[in-house]
Formats: sequence, C-alpha cells, structure tokens
Amino acid sequence: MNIGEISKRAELPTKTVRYYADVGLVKPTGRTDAGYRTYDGKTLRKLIFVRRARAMGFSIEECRKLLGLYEDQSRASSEVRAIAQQHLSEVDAKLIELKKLQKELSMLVRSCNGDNRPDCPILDALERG
Amino acid sequence: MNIGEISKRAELPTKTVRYYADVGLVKPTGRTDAGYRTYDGKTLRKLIFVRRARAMGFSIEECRKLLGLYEDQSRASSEVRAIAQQHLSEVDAKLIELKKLQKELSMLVRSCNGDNRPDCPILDALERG
DNA sequence: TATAAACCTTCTAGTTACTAGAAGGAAAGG
DNA sequence: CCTTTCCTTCTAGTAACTAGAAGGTTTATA
Repeated sequence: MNIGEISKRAELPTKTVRYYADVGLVKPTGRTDAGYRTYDGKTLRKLIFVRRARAMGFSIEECRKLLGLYEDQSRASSEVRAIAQQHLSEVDAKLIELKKLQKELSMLVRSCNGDNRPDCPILDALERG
Repeated sequence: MNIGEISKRAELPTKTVRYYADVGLVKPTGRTDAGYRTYDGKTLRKLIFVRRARAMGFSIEECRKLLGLYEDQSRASSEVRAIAQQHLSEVDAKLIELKKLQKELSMLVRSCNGDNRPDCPILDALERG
C-alpha cells in the first residue's frame, strides 16, 4: 500500500502519516523504486493504534512507549498501566482546573448585564482579581 | 520602572513581558538612552490584567480585544460579555471531552491488573478501539 | 578607579504536533 | 500523448512562550 491508501484506511491525513514516519513513530516498511513509501497490514495496525492513543490524549512520546510495549510480547502490563495512570492523573488535574475556570467564567458572564452601558463586572474582575 | 521591576510587580517573567512588547500587546511607555524599556503604573495594570486573563484561558488575541475594551471608557458591556461567553462555550466543550476521556481512561486503568503478565486490556483497547 | 555582579539588549532557535504550500517527478486513465 | 492525480522533498507557519548566546550598561564593592 502507498501512503494514500494507508491514510484512508488508518483515517489519518497523509501529511500526518508522513510526519509520523519523519519522527520515527511509524516508519514505512519500504520504498518503491520511485521513492514512494510502502506500508503493510502491520504498519496499518500501528497507525490505527497511534490514532486511538492520540485521541486519548497521549503525547507522541507516550505513543512511542506504548507502541514499544504493544510490540513487545513479553512486556508486563504494569508498564502500560503506569503510563496510562500517569496520563490519567494529568487529565484529572486538568479537569479540576477547567472546572474551576468554568465556574468562575460562568459566574462572571451571568453577572454581566451585557447591555449598552460601559459598566462591566468581567473587566472589573480581570482588573482587580 | 525597567523591565525587571515591572516583571516582579506584574508577576510575569521578563521574557514574557518582552514578548508581549514584541507582539504589541503591552508596549513599554518608552526607552532609556541605553535602550532599556521603561514602564509606568498604567502599563503595570495592563500587564496584571493580561496575566489574569491568560490565567482564565483567554488567548493573546482575546486579551488584545479585552484590553482594547478595558481601555475604552465608552464600550458596551455586551462586547465584553460576548468574548467571555464565547470563551466559556469553548471551556464547556473541552470539559465535556475531558470528562469522557477521564471516564474511559480510568475504566481502562482499573481493568488492567498491572502485574508481570503481558496480558493488558489497555493495549487491547487501543488496538481494537 | 578598577572590576565584578547583576542587569539590560537583540537574535536565533527550540518546544508540540502537525498543516499549508511550493516545485517537481511518477503513475494511471482516456 | 496528455491530463489528472498521486507522490516526493523542503520550507515555513501555527501558540505562547522559553532558553541561550553574545554583548552593552549600571551599580556595588574593594
């Protein structure tokens, strides 16, 4: 399969597949005489794996580690769990921050009349803290 | 005040203050003979305003608009409210996504034994979807 | 007064994970 | 044969800084 075909099947833009090849995340299995990248079923599964991991918010470096473990038939599940747990903690933390922010912002938006007068509690809050 | 002083007072790194000057968000009031940036109380308030707005997740461009409205004594509060409301909607959307992610991830982490055996539901989920 | 420490300047480049676009070669269809 | 579509590489842009280098200025101290 060339890059167009694999992109369609992996549901990733060709630019992204090329990028993953460049950074050594998922390399093509080979090249044609003309220099076209070629991929097989195994690399397709890796690309899909990466797409899903990225959708879960894992970074490229985390994906690299996960792929390594995915490939390693003798890995311990604890290694994978550690990465996922770490990522989950970060998600938890972000969630808390975002909830606080939402609360503050929605309070501000509700408190502002939103009319033609210049008086605005939102700006006041940003100014005074 | 020079950049070191204003940085301390605004609780922003000097690099960031310089960056804000470069992008025209908060410009110094002038320069000394030696080329040092100088700031006054008004620019200090603007920098603090920007720090708070950034902490609320407003982008630099949103900060620019908010600063414009902050400066404009005759603005309508509805203009400010529109920006905040827009931002709030984005926060809401992100929050929903992040909650879904958290649920999925924590389920996966819980389902994984995390022992020495290679069997791992996390990798399985990433592979199969 | 000499000099060292602490401060300032500009410029370049690195960060994350792509994305857009340009210039040009290759393959496939009519 | 020609056109369209696909592929290649390379450069540069995105957001919002941050790190570091090379060098000028100011201030404090010996």
